[in-house]
Order: sequence, then C-alpha cells, then structure tokens
Amino acid sequence: MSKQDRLNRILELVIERGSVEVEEAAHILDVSPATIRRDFDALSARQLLNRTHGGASATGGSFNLPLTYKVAKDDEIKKRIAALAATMVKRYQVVGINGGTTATEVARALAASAEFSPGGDTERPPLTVVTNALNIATELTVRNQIRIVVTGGVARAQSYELTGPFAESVLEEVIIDVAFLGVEGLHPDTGAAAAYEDEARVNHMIASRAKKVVVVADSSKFDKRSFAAIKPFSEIDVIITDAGIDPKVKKSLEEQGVEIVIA
Amino acid sequence: MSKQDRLNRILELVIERGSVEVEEAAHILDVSPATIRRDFDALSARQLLNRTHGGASATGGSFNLPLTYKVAKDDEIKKRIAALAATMVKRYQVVGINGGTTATEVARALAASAEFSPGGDTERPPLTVVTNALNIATELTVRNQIRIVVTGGVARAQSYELTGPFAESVLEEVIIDVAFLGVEGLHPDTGAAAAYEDEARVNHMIASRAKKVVVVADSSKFDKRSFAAIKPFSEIDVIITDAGIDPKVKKSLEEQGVEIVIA
DNA sequence: GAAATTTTGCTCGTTTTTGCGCATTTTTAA
DNA sequence: TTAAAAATGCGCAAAAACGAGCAAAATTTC
Repeated sequence: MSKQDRLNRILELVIERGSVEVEEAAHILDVSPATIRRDFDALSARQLLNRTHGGASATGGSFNLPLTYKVAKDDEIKKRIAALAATMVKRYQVVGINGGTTATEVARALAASAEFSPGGDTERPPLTVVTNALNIATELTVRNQIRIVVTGGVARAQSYELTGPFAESVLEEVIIDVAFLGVEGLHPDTGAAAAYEDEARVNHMIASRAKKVVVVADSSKFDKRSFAAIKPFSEIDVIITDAGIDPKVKKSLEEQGVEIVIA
Repeated sequence: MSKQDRLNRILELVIERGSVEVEEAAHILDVSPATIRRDFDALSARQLLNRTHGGASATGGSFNLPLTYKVAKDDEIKKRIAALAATMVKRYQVVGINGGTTATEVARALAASAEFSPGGDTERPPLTVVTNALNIATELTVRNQIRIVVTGGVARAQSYELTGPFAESVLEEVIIDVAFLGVEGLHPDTGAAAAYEDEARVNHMIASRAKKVVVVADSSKFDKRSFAAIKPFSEIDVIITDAGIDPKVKKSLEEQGVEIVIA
C-alpha cells in the first residue's frame, strides 16, 4: 500500500466514523503510530481533517459531502474508466471536466497522475483543469499542483454543478484541449444527454470549446434516454466505457465515427 | 474516545436533555467528575453551554440546534462574530461573502438561520449568497434554502478563493445588498487589506457591488498591516469584532464614520 | 546495480490529559 | 442564622500522547 493510498484510507475512515484515534488507525492500516501521526499532520496541514490529542476528526468542510461519499464507496468500473481517461492527457494541456460521479473519478485520476514534482518547484503547473463542478474544484484545489479554473454560475444542489449565464460567459473565454464529460444517458436520438437543461447547456459549451471530446460512461448508460441533449454522436470523438457494452451498439457507434475504448 | 469527541458528546447531551449533572455525565462518559468539570468549564468559556452548580444547561443561543456542529479549537470568537453578522441579513436579500475562516463562519451562521423559515415553502429561496470561496459554496450548496452564485476564476489553494479576471467579470454583473468581508489586517494606512493582490482585487469588487459593506474581524486583526489594500475605512460601513479591540482604535474608527459592533 | 532520496519505526525527553486528595465555597435544611 | 452535605477549585502525580532526532528499510534516480 502506497503512502498516497494510506492517506486516502485515513480520510475515508475519518469521514465514515467522524473521528479516528492514532492507535486505532495504526492498527487498521498496519503501520506504526508515528507514521499515523505524521499522516494526520500532513492531512491536517491541508485542512482535510482536524487534529486532536490522540486522534483526528472530520472537518466540517467539503469532504463529508454526499457525492464524495458515494463515489468513495462505489465503483471499480468507474475508477478503471477514469484511470484510462487520465492517460489521454499530456503535460501542459488544458482539460475540461463537468460534474457527476464518473467525471469526478477522472479528476481524481488526473490528480494522482500529476503528482508533485520534487522540491520547491515553482514553475507552472503541469495541468490546467477547467470545471463547472464544485466538488471537483474543491478536491483538486487542496490536493495538488493543478491549476483549477472554475466557471461561475448558480450551484445546483444535487450535482454540485454550476450552471447559468455566468458559467457560459466564462466558458466563452477559454480554449480546452480535451473535454471529459460524464453523462446521464447515451441514446441514438439525443446523443449524449443530461438530466437538466441548464446542465446540458453548460456541458455542451464545455464540449464546444474543446478540440477533443471524450465521454466517460459505464455501459449502463447506453440506450438510456435523458431529457436534455448535450451533443450528438457526430461531435463526440471518444467514448470510454466498460466491457458490458452491447456489441451492436458499439459497432453502430463506430460506424458513426466514434472511437469506443473499453477500460 | 478523544477529548474532542467527549466535548462533542457533552454538547449533544446538554442539547438533547436541556441540562446534565456532573455525576451523570461522568458516569455516561466513563471519566471522573473532575474531568467533566473541566470540560464544562471549557465549553462554558466558549459559551456553548451554561455552567450551573452540579451540572450544566443549554444556552438559549442559536448555536445549539445543528448537532453536527463540531467544536473546533479556537474559533469561538469567530462564531460569535458570525452569529451577529447573520442577524444583519433580511429575507430575500443578496449577500456577498469572500473567503477566509471568519467569513466561512458567517456563511455557516447564515445557513443555520435560513433553516428555520416557514415550512413547505417552494418559492424562491429566502437568501442569495454570492461568493468567490469554494469551500463556502460547497458547504452551502447542500442547503436548498439558499441560492448560491459562485464567481468564476482561478482557485487559490491556501484560501479556496477564486480570483482573476473571470471572477471580476462575473461580479460586474451582480448587485449585492450586504457584503461580509473577512480580512487579513486592518490598519490606518491601508484600511482593510488582504495577503495577496488578486484576492484583494476580488474582495474590493465584492465590496464595490454592495450597498452595505461589513468587515468581520476578531480584534487581533487591528493594527496589522497587510500587503494588498481592499477598501479604505471611509468605504466600510460596519466592523464586527470582539471586546479585545483597543478603545483608542475603536474611537478613532468611529470618528471616521465606521460603526463598530462588539459581538 | 549503486547512490541518493524518501519513508518508516524506534527511542527519549517534553507536554497534555486525567484522576485523586483536600481545603474552600455554595447549597440545603433545620 | 447556623450546621451539614454537596460541589468546587487547586495542586500533584501517573499515564498517555507528542515531537524531534536517528538509523534502518524502501523507493527512486542515475
């Protein structure tokens, strides 16, 4: 287990239980209390938890949010899709990401791959992420050296996405290399679609500003009709999904010029 | 069980039952009465409960309802300041909030007070909050009584604030009733000031868009010179602080037309 | 494969927390 | 008002947790 993994496990523990003691964590993670103390201090310095005598407790802050919670528990499939997505990004590129659970995993995978350059390296960050998702912005801001550009907008409670005219006007002023979009459904009639029209509109805008459009969606999303269209398949370059995709659907999409990648 | 946990449990007990006796609490939490007394004293010093002979009782204040509120280390003063700030906002107003710990407490206090609007009211939210702070936006988004407008911009890791041209252009398009600004320092030379020029600029903009400008700052911030000026005292309407403020400074500011409120 | 760097576990002196004894203060009851 | 009972505050000592330094182990780099 790597140090990074251990730090994440500690965070999960703290979030699940509200607080964890040093000895407890040392036992669970099978390292010495000294190491746990150092880990606690490191996470506390990043404000990801509060240090207490004998242990650590959750911050009132952003990490006990429902969405984050859900993703942490869930899917191996989404993580595989996300890991593959992250490999499609090169240094110094500008990446656009929308909200939703799969897209959040992509953001995490990017964060993990963009790990620290050793020492006090003050050069420009190796990656710029443009996002309209609050949870992604908050997570990436704390965790490392990625430059985060957040669109403005009105926050939508269910998905943490920022939408509305403010979001759109900011997006009009940026240029994106690769856009990773999580979607609600993929259907021949609508192409990629979202649940709400304002989200769809912002997602559409992110895609329009990008040279390359990548949709990340596990196979359950196929043939699912959703309310608001984002982009037709003709404007999607790549779909990353899992092996559960119906071969007929796959073939049909490939004939329309979409590259299907199985994670 | 850590000390911090114990303090939280005590608070919950007091809130649930209205009052708790020392012996009772000692038995429930399995520590000596001496420890319980020390705990009661500590919580009482932070005004989270009232000390009585033989026990402790709940304060009438607004702090006790959200049980999830954790007792942090030193921020009791900030919470008092924030609670007072929250009372200055009326229904349907638009509130601007910048980043920083004190401002975050104001946001929390607003969220708590917005909880108790009459029942199944599905109309527009009773409050609109405009903020450039990611942590505030994320936290408040879960509460659907508040409409959150986030400025765009580049995220700054230390403070979670969004800054830069995107933030400024969004702010140019909104009108704010009351702005609550947390600051780095308050000094006769600079007025209210921040640590970084880009933050100062956005804060300045928030203040400029507001009819009423309220600075929230504990007394340690006075006579502290910071790098980047936000607004001179002449453009600040109210400063909310604690009793530790130097009377001379207070008088001088009042002569300049700033209303000083002690929380 | 060797050197350099990072991470980890251990030891030890220091700080924090806790429980107890006892003098003092506050409450209760006559 | 006075006396007994209960609660309190303070000092002290034991226990737990902590931080710093150091060497072994693991990882990375060349």
